[in-house]
Amino acid sequence: MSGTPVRRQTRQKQEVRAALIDSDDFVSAQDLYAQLRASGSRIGLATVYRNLNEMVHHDEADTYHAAGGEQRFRSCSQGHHHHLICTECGRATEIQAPLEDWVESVADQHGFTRVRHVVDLFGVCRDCAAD
Amino acid sequence: MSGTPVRRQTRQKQEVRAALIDSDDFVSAQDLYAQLRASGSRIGLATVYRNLNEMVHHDEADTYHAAGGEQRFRSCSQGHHHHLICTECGRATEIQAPLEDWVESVADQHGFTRVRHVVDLFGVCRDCAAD
DNA sequence: CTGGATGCAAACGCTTTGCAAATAG
DNA sequence: CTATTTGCAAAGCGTTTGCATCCAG
Repeated sequence: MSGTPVRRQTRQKQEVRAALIDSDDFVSAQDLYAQLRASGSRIGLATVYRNLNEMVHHDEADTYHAAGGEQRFRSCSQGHHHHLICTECGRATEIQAPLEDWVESVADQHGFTRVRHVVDLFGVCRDCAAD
Repeated sequence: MSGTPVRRQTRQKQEVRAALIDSDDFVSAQDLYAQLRASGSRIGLATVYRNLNEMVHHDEADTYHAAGGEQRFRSCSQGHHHHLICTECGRATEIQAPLEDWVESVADQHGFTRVRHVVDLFGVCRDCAAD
């Protein structure tokens, strides 16, 4: 019985990792795929998905599920921030969320480790509320 | 030019609303549909989706996108709480999030109204961390 | 060499849409 | 009456999977 399978280093794996790190914020797998193909890569869409999910599982990437049923990914090394999103026009404002301490205490309390958080606020912005 | 179309009251609409209120927590449209059919309703799946989305748009229901690409709904009148979810086994623990005040202040600060928040923590629970 | 990784296309699951029939007001 | 709502089936979309081929170690 062998333990975890060996993780091989491939050209595609490096491409996905590099492209994700290059992105300043969350990106969809489809976007990443389009971007890679546009820059000449012959990578396949399934491979992008497989590598992104692998990175998530190994804590090398964050992910969350957005509206439209699509999943977005971000390299873990990127700075952490949150969004205030208008449900009418879709505009997103970056906000500060002083939640790190709270998150840690909740995690502790419940015996959880390696905790990530997804915090998003949805509302109606001033402009759209004018209707 | 007529303004917003009249909202007609139908049997199906009432069924969806009632079923949603009956649910103590978030439910998927599929679950709600299955539940309604099981209890004898002849409602269609598309109708369930249409009514749920209508309720969301009219602030009568909350929604968020879960893993697996499915959307979950909850009647707005239900109590608000959050989850701490294990990414390994999927178990979810209900948690208290004292964020109402912070949410309100951020909303104010950016001129947003009718703000809802989605806060979920993901981590690895004690049992799964044992590996 | 050998088993993990890839690319393609087909399969999947959830959600939305087109359209004729039903119906609330 | 007439415009909205419904039910069904088909289409849409993002994601996953089966499988033969490829290639890192």
